[in-house]
Order: sequence, then structure tokens, then C-alpha cells
Amino acid sequence: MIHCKPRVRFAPSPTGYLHVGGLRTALYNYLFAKRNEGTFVLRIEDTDRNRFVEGAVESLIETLDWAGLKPDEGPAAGGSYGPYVQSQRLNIYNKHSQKLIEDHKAYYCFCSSERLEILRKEQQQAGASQMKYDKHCLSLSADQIHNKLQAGENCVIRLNVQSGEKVIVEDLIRGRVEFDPETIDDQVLIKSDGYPTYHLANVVDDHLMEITHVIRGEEWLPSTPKHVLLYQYFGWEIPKFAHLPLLLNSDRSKLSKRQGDVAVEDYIAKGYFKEALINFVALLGWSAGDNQEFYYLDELIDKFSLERVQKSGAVFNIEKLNWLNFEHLQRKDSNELVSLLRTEISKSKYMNKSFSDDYLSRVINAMKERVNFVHEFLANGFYFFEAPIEFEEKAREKNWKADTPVYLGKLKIEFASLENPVKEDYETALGKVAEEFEIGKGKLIHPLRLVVSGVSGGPGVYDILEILGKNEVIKRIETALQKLS
RNA sequence: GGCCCCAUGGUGUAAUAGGUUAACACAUCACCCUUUCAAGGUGGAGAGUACGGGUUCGAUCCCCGUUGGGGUCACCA
Repeated sequence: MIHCKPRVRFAPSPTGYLHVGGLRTALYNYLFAKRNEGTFVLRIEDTDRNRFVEGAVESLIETLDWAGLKPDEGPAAGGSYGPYVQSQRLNIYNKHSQKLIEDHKAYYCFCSSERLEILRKEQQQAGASQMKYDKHCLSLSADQIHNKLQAGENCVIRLNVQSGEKVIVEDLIRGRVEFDPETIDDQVLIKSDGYPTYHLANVVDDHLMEITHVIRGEEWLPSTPKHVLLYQYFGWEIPKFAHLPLLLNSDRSKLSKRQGDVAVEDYIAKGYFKEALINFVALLGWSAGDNQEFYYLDELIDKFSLERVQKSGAVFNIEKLNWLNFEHLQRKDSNELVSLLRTEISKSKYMNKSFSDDYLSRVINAMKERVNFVHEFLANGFYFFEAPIEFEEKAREKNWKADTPVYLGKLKIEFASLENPVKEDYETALGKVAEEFEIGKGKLIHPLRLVVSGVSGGPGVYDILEILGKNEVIKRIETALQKLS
């Protein structure tokens, strides 16, 4: 085959949110496409009417968009292989299933769910290892089928799995995987409501949309032989498969809702940057082979290859994600952080206060390396946005002695005499007071920090003073003196 | 249970044509810096590569088996 540009697809079902595992699948598809100048297709697999969720498709597209993974083709982007929503392609699946029936590769089945249930129980009791449909309806005559169809009996269409040679799945990540056809069930292709199952729909669509590489989660590996069979029965070229390792909980089971957040929306809400989440998730199952851990999306595109994708599942380790969020935060420029902080402020109790860009960027500069998230500028640096109301008990016990009010009183007077002080001026003034009383600077620094911030940790105390400004500092010393004396 | 996949420190990974004191990052601990908290720097602890057999002069790496874990067995995707 002449080398042609790959076409890949991300094919989620619209269940209401995007799973982080789905995000990684989408990312790898996207990276592979971009790396090889290919096309990234978004296709919506909404063939289960029972699971239909209002607005899910829109939110899926929105979240993908947030992450920066824009589909080249899809329900929103359009394209010449549409429609990209499976519920709009019912006639296509129907046509193809009819073709299969004509070729005896599929057949009508009128068995009731009751019969199926009985069959399952019988097989179970007989010690069968798995439930397999007994091809009961395969023996129906053409007339019988015609009559039942005319009578409007409930029916499905099943894949007619032929016994014979092993079914081979060539996987880019796992190599050759073999399946015995005896273990493959006559999978339902068209449900009684007329909708196709995933198996039929994804094969038909991947073929029609000229998908060259099917990159999806490992949970699909066991059903891949059914898909291979379908390609063969249709006489179609089989795409390349790449089954990605699963994302795991800390107990190594498949990442699930019960053990933490799985929706990308949850991570957005918690304040994670898209850059960090993408960076993190990219590293779950893939590495470039060098020691780089920090990546932007375009660097990932540059370095990504399916060959370097890991085979074993990867535990989703939130600590590392937090670290990456920290790293990405450190590298954001001041303007962006100011605007992010403003958004945060507008959602907080400080929404009615006003702060200048200059003030905010000074706060950011002072707090930056002490926070992992933008919202922590407010949580950890609240004293830049309001005077402390309470004072940390532990620090108070440790640093607030009988003499302290006297020292601070003098410090207040000294500060008051300064003109447009910068941090060095505060430092000099404090040194002077310490000398006058013949005490260590610590006797002043710690209570002063407590008084202006209410807490014992944070940026250098002189930085805090400079940012707060002389008047505010003096005011805070005065109120604290009243409250703590 | 059948079928399938997987197996390097707690976690994510490196060691791709079999030869390394098994490397890096997160987390963790200590020290330095800082009269705070972080960040940063330095160092430590932590895996003899699940186990057992082969093949080989030599296996993390190749083969077989065992064990363990996971996935999947729907008219869900």
C-alpha cells in the first residue's frame, strides 16, 4: 500500500462527561494524527437509546475543546465523511447488515429474552465456561423468516461466526493476539429497536470513514476478533489496531468513579490547568525515552509515537499531577496569572473589592512558588485581600510574649515615620528597633508576621509589608495590638 | 470459571539490535539556604527487575511454566 496520511478517530459514547481515560485516548489519537500529518476525527457513538443523556454531545465537544484537542472532522467541525453521529446513520448500518444476511454471514434471530435466559442457565448448569448463542434461529427457513418478519415479531440480527482458523489481531502495541473462533459468540449486530450495536457500527463507520488506525482502550481487545471477523465477512481491509493500557485506581483496578474523580470536568473544577492534565495524562503509558517530564502539547506532538506506548496499566497518581500543575503555574506569564486570579476573585467573597493589576501581580509574584493552583492565591494568601480576623493559635503561643506589645508599638511608630517605604526600608527600621531594645530581630519579625497576616508562613515578611503598604500595615498592627494584648 | 492482556523501588517511567554499581521524575527523609512557609540546592532510604526453569560466556531484555494482578464474557459502549 502506498504511504498515505493516517486517519484516526476518538469515538466516545455521550454519557454526560468525558472520562480522563477517554481524554488520554483522545490525546493519543490526536498526537498520532498530528505527528503524522493525519486527520483526527470525532465520532459520537450514541446507539444506546437507554443511555441517552441530554446535552452530553455538546459538553463532550466543549471539554475536548478546553483541552485543546480540536477534531479535524466531527459533528461540530463537519467533514466529508459525515454524519459523525451514529444515530444519524441508521440506514447505513441497515444496508450493511442486509448485505451480511445475503452472504449468510449474519442471520435473523427471533429468540425471546426469556429463551436466552433459559439457554444461559442451561449452559451454566452444564458447566459451560461462557454463554454462547446456540444458532437456534440459523435453521429457520426463508419462509419462516419471511412470515415472522411480516408478523412484526421482535427480532435481532446476529453475526454468523464460522468455525475455522484462528482469528488474528495484529496490535501495534501488543503484537499478534490469537483467538479461537469457538470462543466467539454470535454477537447481536442489530438490536430489536433497529439500532446497531457498537460492534457493527464501529466497523462499518471505521471502514466508511477510511480510518487507518484504531487507537482505543484495552477493554476493547477481547471484542476485537468480532470486529476482525466483520471486516473479513465484508471483504474490507482491516485497519491497524493499537490497544492502550488502562488507567488504574491505586488498587490497580480500572479507574472508576467510586475511588475518586474520573471526569475531566471534575479536574477543571478543581483548578487544574489543561496543560498540566494533558501533560500528566500523556505520561501515563507513554514516554519519549529521555528524562523530560514537562511538556507542552506541541512538544508532545513532536515526540509521540505508538511504539513507545507501554503495555501495562498505569496508576493515576494525583500527587504527580499536582506537581505538574505547580510547574505549569510557575511558567505562566504574569498577565495570564493576573487574569486567572481575577476570575477566581470574582467567584470569591472578595468579588466586590477592587485590586489593581499591579497589586495582583505583586501578590502573585510573592505567592507563586507556594501554590499549586490559582485558587490557592486566595486560600493561602487571604491576608492580601482582607485583614486577618483571627490569629493562628500555635504561632501566637510561641511568638506573642509579654513584651511584644511594647516592641510592636515602637515598630509602628518607626514605620509611620517612613516615606514611601520599600521592603529594605522596613527591614532597616525593624533592625533599628531591635537594636534599641537590644533584642534579636526574631522577637519582632515573628509577631509582626502574625499581626499582618494572621498566620506563621508565607512570603518574606518585608515583602508582605511592601505589598500591603504602610497605612495598611500600621492599621493591622493597631488592631492586633488591641485584640491580642 | 472460559478467553485475552500484563508484570522494573510506594507511583509514573528509562535501560529497544542480551554486557549498566539497574537511571530519571513524583512522593518520602535529612541537611543547606531562609529568623517563617515554600521554592531551590545537596544527600539518603527505597527495586538485585514477581517466582522457577531453560537458551547463552553473559539475561530486566529471548523461550517455557508457575504465581499474582487486570480486562472481558449484554439486544452497554
